[in-house]
Amino acid sequence: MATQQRRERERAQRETLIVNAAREMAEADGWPAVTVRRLAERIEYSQPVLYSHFAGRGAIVDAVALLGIGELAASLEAARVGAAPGEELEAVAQAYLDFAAEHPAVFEAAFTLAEGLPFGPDAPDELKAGFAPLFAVFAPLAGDHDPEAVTEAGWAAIHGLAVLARDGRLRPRHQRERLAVLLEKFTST
Amino acid sequence: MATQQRRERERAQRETLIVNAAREMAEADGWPAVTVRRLAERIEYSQPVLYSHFAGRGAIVDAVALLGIGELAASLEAARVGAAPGEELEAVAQAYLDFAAEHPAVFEAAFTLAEGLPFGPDAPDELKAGFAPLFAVFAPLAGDHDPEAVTEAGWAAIHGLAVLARDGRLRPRHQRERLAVLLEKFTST
DNA sequence: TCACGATCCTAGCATCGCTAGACATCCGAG
DNA sequence: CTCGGATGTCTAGCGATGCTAGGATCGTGA
Repeated sequence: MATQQRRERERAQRETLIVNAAREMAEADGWPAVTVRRLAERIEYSQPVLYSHFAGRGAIVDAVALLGIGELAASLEAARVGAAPGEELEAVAQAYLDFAAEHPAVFEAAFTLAEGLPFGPDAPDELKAGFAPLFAVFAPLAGDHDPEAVTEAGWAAIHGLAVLARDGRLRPRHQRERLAVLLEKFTST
Repeated sequence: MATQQRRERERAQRETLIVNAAREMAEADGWPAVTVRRLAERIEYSQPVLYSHFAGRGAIVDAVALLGIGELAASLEAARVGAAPGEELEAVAQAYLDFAAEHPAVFEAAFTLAEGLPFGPDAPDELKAGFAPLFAVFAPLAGDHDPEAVTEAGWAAIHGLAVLARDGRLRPRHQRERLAVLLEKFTST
C-alpha cells in the first residue's frame, strides 16, 4: 500500500528533524545541554520515539558527526575548485579552519565525540569524500614520499591547528601567521 | 602546633592518592568509568571527602591533566637533551607521539577533557615547561617567520598526528612515514 | 464493525554529580 | 583529667541523566 511509503517518508523526515534539532541545540548551548529529555521536548515527541530511530544518545551524536563531515567535505571541495590556480592548498586549509571555527559543536561531534563511526576501508562515503580534496592538494607535493602519507601528514597539521586554536592553546591573533608557516613548509620544494 | 603540619601533610598525601587513583582508573577503563562513587570506594573514603579536596569531578580531571602535562614536558625535554646533535626535532616529536600512545587517558585529560586550566600569559609552569622544548627545536627553523608562530605550527602538526592516529583516523601502520614527511617538510631549506 | 498491528506515551529503574545534616574524633583550655 | 568546641567524616538524599518496560491509543484491512 501507499500508506507504507508515506510512513517511511514521515519516519525519514522525523529522523532528519531529530538530527537537525540535536545539531542546533549543541551549537547553541554545547553538547552537554543536548539531553535526551530536552531533545524529545524540542521535537515534541516523547523520549522512546528517539530510541526507535537511534540506538541511544551516542548514535544521535554520530549522526550529527556524519552530517557534519559531509558538509566539511563539500566545503573543502568547493574551496578547492573555486581557488585560483596555485592557491588550492591555501583555500582548502582555510576552509578547514573556517569550518572548525564556525561550527564548533559539529566539529566536536565529528572528531572527539563520535564513537560509532567506522574508519579505514569500510568508512562511509562522507569520510572518503572529505579525504579527496585534501589528497588533491597534498599529493602533488609528495615528492619521493607516499602521496597518502603526505596527505595524512598535511591533514594532521591543519587539524592540529584547528583543535589547539579551538581549545585556546595558541595565541589567538596569530592564526594567519601559523597557517602561512605551514603552507610555506609544505610547498617549498 | 606540629599537629597542623602533620594534618596538612596527610591531606597532601591523600590528594595525590586521589589523583593517582583517578589516573589509573582512567587508564584502565576509560574516563567515563571514573565516577565519583567508584573513585571514593577505590581510595576507601566517602564521596564528600573528594569534594573537600576538589571542587568537583572536573577539577580532578584537571589535576590529572596538569600532572600529565608536566610529565609530557619532562619527557620532551629528556628526549631533546638526550638526542644526537641534529636529531633533536625528531626525538622530541617521537617522544610526543609516544606519550600520546602510551598514556591515552592522560593525554585525553590534558587536551580534550580539561576545562579549568588557564592558558596564555597566566598559565601554570607545567604548560610553559611543555612549550619550552618544542620552542627549542622549532625556533631555529623559523627563517623569516616569528619563532613562536613556527613553534605553534610545528606543535600543531605533531599534535594533529597524535590525535588523528589515536582516534583511528589514519592508516595505523604508516605513522613512521607520516612523521618522516613532517620532519622533512619542516627541516628542508 | 471489529480485531489486529503499529505507534506512542506514562512511569519507572539504575546511576550520575553533588550536598545537607548528623555523627565521631581530636585538640587545647581550665 | 575533664570537657566544650572545632575539625573531620559519613549516611542519606536531591535533582538530573540515559534508557526501558508495559499499557493506552490510533489507524488499517477484513
